[in-house]
Amino acid sequence: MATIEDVAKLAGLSRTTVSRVINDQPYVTEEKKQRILQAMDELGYVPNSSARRLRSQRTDTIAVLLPRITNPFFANLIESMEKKASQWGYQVIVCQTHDSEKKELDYLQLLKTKQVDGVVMTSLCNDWEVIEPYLESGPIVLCNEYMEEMAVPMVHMDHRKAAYESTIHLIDQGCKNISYVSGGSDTYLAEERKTGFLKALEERALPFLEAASVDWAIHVEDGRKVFNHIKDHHPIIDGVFTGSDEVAAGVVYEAVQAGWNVPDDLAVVGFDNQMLSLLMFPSVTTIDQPVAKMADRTIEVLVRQLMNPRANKARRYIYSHKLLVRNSTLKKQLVTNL
Amino acid sequence: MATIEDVAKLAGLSRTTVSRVINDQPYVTEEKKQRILQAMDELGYVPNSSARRLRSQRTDTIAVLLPRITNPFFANLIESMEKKASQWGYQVIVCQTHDSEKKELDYLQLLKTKQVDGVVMTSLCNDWEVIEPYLESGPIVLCNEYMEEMAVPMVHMDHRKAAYESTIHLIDQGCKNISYVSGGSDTYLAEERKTGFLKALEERALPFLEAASVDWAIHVEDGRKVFNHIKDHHPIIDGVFTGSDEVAAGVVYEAVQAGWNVPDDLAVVGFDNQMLSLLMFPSVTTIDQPVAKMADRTIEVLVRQLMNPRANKARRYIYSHKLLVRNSTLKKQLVTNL
DNA sequence: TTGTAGGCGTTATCAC
DNA sequence: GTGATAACGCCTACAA
Repeated sequence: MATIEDVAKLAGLSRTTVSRVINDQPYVTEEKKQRILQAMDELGYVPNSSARRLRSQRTDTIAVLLPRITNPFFANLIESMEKKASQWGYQVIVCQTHDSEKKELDYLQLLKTKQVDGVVMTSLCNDWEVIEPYLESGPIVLCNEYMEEMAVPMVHMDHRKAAYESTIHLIDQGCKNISYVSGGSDTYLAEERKTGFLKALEERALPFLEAASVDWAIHVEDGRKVFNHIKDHHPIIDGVFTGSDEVAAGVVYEAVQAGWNVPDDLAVVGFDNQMLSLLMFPSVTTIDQPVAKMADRTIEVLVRQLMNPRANKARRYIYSHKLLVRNSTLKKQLVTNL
Repeated sequence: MATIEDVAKLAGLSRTTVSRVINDQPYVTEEKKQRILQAMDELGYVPNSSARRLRSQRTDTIAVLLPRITNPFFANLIESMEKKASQWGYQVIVCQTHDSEKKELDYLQLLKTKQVDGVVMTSLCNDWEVIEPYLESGPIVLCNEYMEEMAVPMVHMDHRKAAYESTIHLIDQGCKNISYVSGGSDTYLAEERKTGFLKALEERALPFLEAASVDWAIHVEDGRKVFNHIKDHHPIIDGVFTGSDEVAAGVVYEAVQAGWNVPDDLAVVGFDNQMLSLLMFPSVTTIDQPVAKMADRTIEVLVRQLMNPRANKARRYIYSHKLLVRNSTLKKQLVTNL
């Protein structure tokens, strides 16, 4: 492997001059520059990135923590973040926590060990007190996940409002017995959604049917189980709120299989506007998040903080959702599949 | 940021001894070891990974190149690879090429610049002649994508056979005019599929309807366009072969919307057995790939080569698929939605 | 405009 | 068992 020294020798110049050429710095005669470029070419020289990192104390790399990349919401987030980051000259590394507190901390270690310059967290497993100390090692930006009053930038939607709206929509469609189906994480975000859901019930003077609710549903499979649970134990349920299009799809699928009429027997709302929700039959009402915008903003905020470490650390960027009404909730009306 | 030197000073010992403790090497008295561990703890010391990398010439990192992470097939692949790699103490970095030759080469640069120890390629944009030289910088393993006779390990399915089988299945169901819908990449893999498709037609003495075929379909949206194309210009088509569940889903969706009967008017097969294909109505016949097995094997082969650079470089690992027959192809028969 | 030299934090080698 | 010391490859004052 050729080093800068080899190039310098071959070109008959010093390491310094070669380094200047590598880094596009001024004060190099065009002629010598050419000589060096040729030497680099001849030797197939490429700068060793570990050495550069060690020397410059920068990695030009950002870690993005997320639960699992197979969740299309996070896949889309990464997709956009990576695009944006590369525009700024940053690499993105994908870190799947699989909802494990330990893994989350392991990945935050990347910040300490200087393998990355900054971190984006899209979910939170550990308590904030545990995470906060890592801020000493580099900036962290929250995207999607959020909390009250923290000294880090946060980019997110108002999940309370989103949940409120879709619940109101269910009620408007005539649902009286709504089951609340969630994934069981006890994050602030989950809490927000539940708050919004409960607020809607309260406003319309409907009871919260805790027994008929579920807090362990994450995947399509779980959604199917949820439906069977409802059918067998709580057939009174006529509406389902879920925090995930996958789960909603599972519920709808199984309900249809069982001969239930969706939405007339059971109306279902999802979350995230994944392709799936549109393609299901019937198509599933859901909440559209401005994923690309949030991703872009997140990277922008992080990069800005990387460039200017004493930037305002506490700003919040709140994006608005869109309730997409589809056939899984349009009761007793003649509609075309959107 | 504390360095090894700081720890050494605080413990009243030398860097060497500290280094020994860090790396679990013998020849350190238990007592001094404890002193050092305490010092590390006190200073919040963590080894600087750039320095280690520079010194050891290893990164313990593997790059996985793929077209786009939003494609569930690749997301699943990454999911498994990461799990396996971490068991071996390797990190995985996800590199999206977006089918760009330039990006693919940019990422292969990681190998040259020593940012990663090895590379997995799951798709191929550039010609092999362009990629081959990078082998000098470190091992490359192909997963999913493959070619004839190359000096790198390859882990993949027999796509020719898979395509052959699903085409035969279409024909067995009574299809006489089958449209071949692909994504237009001219990789060996795509060629293999087409070969299998053509072989089936030939065996059953059916013509290849080139005019009614399409080579630009990748996403759900494309699938919808494909259907409309067929409806408007080639209504004679009664079967569609696609190399992607997304495209198949788009075709099925649009066909149902247009009032066609799937499968009786139009039978459709997909590829990859994504959740989508099961949940669609009607559910979509598809090819199941042993994703996790291929991913595991790929990482194993790569790691083995990393540990023993002169291992057999040319081995092939071929996995078998499974044709999952579902309702999108079961013509004129009474079946339940699987 | 170019070169010299020191150090980023670690580990391997070799003495003691 | 332990500790100097010399790299790993690069960048950057500072000198020339």
